[in-house]
Amino acid sequence: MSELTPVEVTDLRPIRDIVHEKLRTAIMRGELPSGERLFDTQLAKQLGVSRTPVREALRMLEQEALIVVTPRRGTIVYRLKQEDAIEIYNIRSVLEGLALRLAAQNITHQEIVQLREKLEKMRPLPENLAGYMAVHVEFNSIIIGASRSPRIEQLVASFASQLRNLRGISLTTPERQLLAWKEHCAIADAIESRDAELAEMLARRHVERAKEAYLMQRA
Amino acid sequence: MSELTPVEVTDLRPIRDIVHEKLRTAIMRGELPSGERLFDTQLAKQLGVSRTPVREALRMLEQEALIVVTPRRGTIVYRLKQEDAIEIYNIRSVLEGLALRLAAQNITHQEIVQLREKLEKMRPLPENLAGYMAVHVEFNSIIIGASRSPRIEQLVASFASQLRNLRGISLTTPERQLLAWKEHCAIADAIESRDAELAEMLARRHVERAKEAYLMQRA
DNA sequence: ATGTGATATACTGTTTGCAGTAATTTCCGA
DNA sequence: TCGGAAATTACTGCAAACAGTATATCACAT
Repeated sequence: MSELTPVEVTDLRPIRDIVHEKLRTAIMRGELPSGERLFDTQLAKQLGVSRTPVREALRMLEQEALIVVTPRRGTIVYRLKQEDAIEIYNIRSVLEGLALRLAAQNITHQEIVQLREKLEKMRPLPENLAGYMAVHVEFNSIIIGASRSPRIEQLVASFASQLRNLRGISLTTPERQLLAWKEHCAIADAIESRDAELAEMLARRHVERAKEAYLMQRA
Repeated sequence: MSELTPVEVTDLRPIRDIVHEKLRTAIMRGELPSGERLFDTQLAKQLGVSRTPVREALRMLEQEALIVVTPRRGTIVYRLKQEDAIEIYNIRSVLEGLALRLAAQNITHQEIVQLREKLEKMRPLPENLAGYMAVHVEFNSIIIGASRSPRIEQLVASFASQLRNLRGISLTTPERQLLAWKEHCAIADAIESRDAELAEMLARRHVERAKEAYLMQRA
């Protein structure tokens, strides 16, 4: 009787959540480009639902700063400016630093093994950008998850995704990509040796480099 | 359920925003205690509006993690656990560190003068907790504002407010209060001398101390 | 008394409709 | 042809009604 876990009442998710997710990914993929005006009535028609769940989804997106709502005027997809990108990189830098400091303390041996596997997978993909990015995402989520801090996880995911639809993501040159890989190796080493301070420092520097690479491209 | 006064339709802000703010402050003040169930129909009646704006407000609060919504089940005010508090302190630590690093770079001379004024105001309030806290909030908002980073500002405000309704906020003992004051002086000095690294370090240590003081109280 | 099933109630999720305001178009005069 | 006022359109904000499901109540059997 003691160890019965509650059932997952996923049932059918409310329409508002489905709409929220749909719009969210559409925005991040750039299918709804920056500056695009959104009409709840139009979205409702397109999605085949009524306006209410659409409006509730818009409230969520508004809270995530993915859209900007001007009362009685309308709603547009937020247009990320360079200063926004800098801000986000700054925040990611310290948050991922924190995440890695905690991860170095909390990561399990098994997770370290997984980490090494991902690293090996990434090594032979010097040119295959898409493949590299996919593994990279897995690598990151293992580490961030090892921080055992859902709030950090959520924040990092949120901010990282906001940059996703930014044109010109860092890993353009092979040199940069190799450098990034080496940085990841160093981070894995630091975590494995439980050096929290070093892991934090490396993570911060890593994001800082990504920021600079981004700024280079549009200088 | 406590006393929620009906909304005044100012015509300027949408009702949903008024409701959002009302609920938000009610939660933070503890008037809507942790674990309290919220019924949109009931809230709508109390506030004298329809369910629609209430529900939109709930979606915003949900996104802020102030409430927890279980679809088809109901809504409760999120009950902050100790691990949540630790998480929030950790995040505040690095975010305020970042804020102060930026502030040291961007603060104006005039803002430094204001900072000094606030510090002087805080000095003669060794026992007047309420007064001290009020000035303290102003002091902080000047510094955080000087980071010139709206996202950081919003995040810090959000996380700080989540801790507000936590029982036993740090400054209980006079010694702790004096220590905090000295820490603030050191921070102001660091900012004034434009030492970004030092300011960041001090800010992080400051929040770290607050965390430890909080943990002490419930040990 | 206790557990089980049926009924009733209450709340959430969604749709629909109505009011008000901003935007757009149309039409008129210069 | 252009500017501006009036009319029209279209969208947002809010309310209320409707549908379905979870919860509570109660009757009844054991």
